[in-house]
Amino acid sequence: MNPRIPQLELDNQLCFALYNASRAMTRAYGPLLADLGLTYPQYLALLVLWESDGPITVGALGDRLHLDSGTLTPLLKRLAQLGFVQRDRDPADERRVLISATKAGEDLRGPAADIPAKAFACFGLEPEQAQALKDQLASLAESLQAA
Amino acid sequence: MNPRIPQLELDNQLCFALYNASRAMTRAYGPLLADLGLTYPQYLALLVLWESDGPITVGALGDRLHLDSGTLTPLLKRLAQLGFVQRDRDPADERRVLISATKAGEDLRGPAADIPAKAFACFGLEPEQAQALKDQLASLAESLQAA
DNA sequence: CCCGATTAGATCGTGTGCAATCTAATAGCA
DNA sequence: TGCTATTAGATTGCACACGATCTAATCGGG
Repeated sequence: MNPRIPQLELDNQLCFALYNASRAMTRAYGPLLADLGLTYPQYLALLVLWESDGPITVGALGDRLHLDSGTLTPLLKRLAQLGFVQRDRDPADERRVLISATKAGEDLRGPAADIPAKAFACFGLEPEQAQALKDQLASLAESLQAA
Repeated sequence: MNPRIPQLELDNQLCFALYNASRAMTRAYGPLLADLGLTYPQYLALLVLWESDGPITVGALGDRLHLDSGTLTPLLKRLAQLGFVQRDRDPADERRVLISATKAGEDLRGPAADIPAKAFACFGLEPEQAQALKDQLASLAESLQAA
C-alpha cells in the first residue's frame, strides 16, 4: 500500500537510534540511582557540584548540563528537599542563587563512585570503544548545537 | 577542596554524552518539525505508521518505539486531535485500539521526506560515519535493554 | 545620579517518559 | 460452561525538558 520512502524508515534514522539509546541508558541507571534516592538528571547535577570548587550558580550548572532554569529550578528544589544541596541567594548579587552540596550530598559521592563501573558492565563495550563512542557523541552534539 | 574522582567526572561519562547528544538532536529537529505542526515523538509515531501496512495497535507501536501506553495514549490522542491519526477500537478484540494515519497524516509524508536530509546537514558527519554511529548506538541500546 | 537595557532565576503551560494501578475484555482450563 | 488468569489500554502521579513570560536586581550611558 504505502510506497516505501527509505530515508523515512525508522531503522535508518540516526536520530531514533540516539533517542532510543539515550532512554535505554537512563533506564539502566535508574535502579543504580534509586539506591541513592536520585533520578538521573539529579545525579548529573550532583556530578557537576562534586567536581566544582565551591558553590556554583544555577546558570553555571545550566551551562554545564545544557539545561535552563525552567528545568533546573524545580530539580534543585527537589534536591534541596532531599537534603543533598543548599540554595542560597548570592549576597554579592541578589539575582543569583548559589548551589552547594550539603554534607549528605557530599556523602553520596562514595557510593556513587561505584555506579559508572556498574553501568559500564551493561554496555557490552570495550573501554576504548566506549571512549570512542563518547567522543563521537560529544562531537555530534557540538555540531548540532552550532547549527 | 574536593578530591577528584575521575570516574565521576561529567566529561568522562558516556551516559552524559549520550543524554546531551540526544537532547541536542531533538532540539535540532524541533524547527523542522514545527513546520509540520509535530513534536519529535509524534514524528516518530508517524514514521512507524507510514511504514506499516495498515492500522497497528498501540502495543505494536510501543514495541517499535519502546514506549508504553502511559506515554503513547496521550500522544496519540493529540495526534488524533490534530487530525493526523485515527484511533478505533478493534471490533475483533475490544481491548485493542487500532491506530491509522488519516489522509492529512498521509499527506505529511511528502514534506517529511525532506527532513532527514536537512537534519543530516547539521550532523557534521559523512554518511558512512553516521551509519556506523547509528549501528553502534543500536547495539548499545540492545545491550542495555538486555541487562 | 537616573533611567533604560540587560541579566538571573522563577513561573507557567505543554508535552513527554515511566512506574503503578485500574478496568474491561479475552483466553484457557477444570 | 464457569471461573481465574492474562492481556490491552487508560489513568494517575511524579519528574523532567523547554519555550515564553515575569520579576527583581544590576549595569551603563548620559
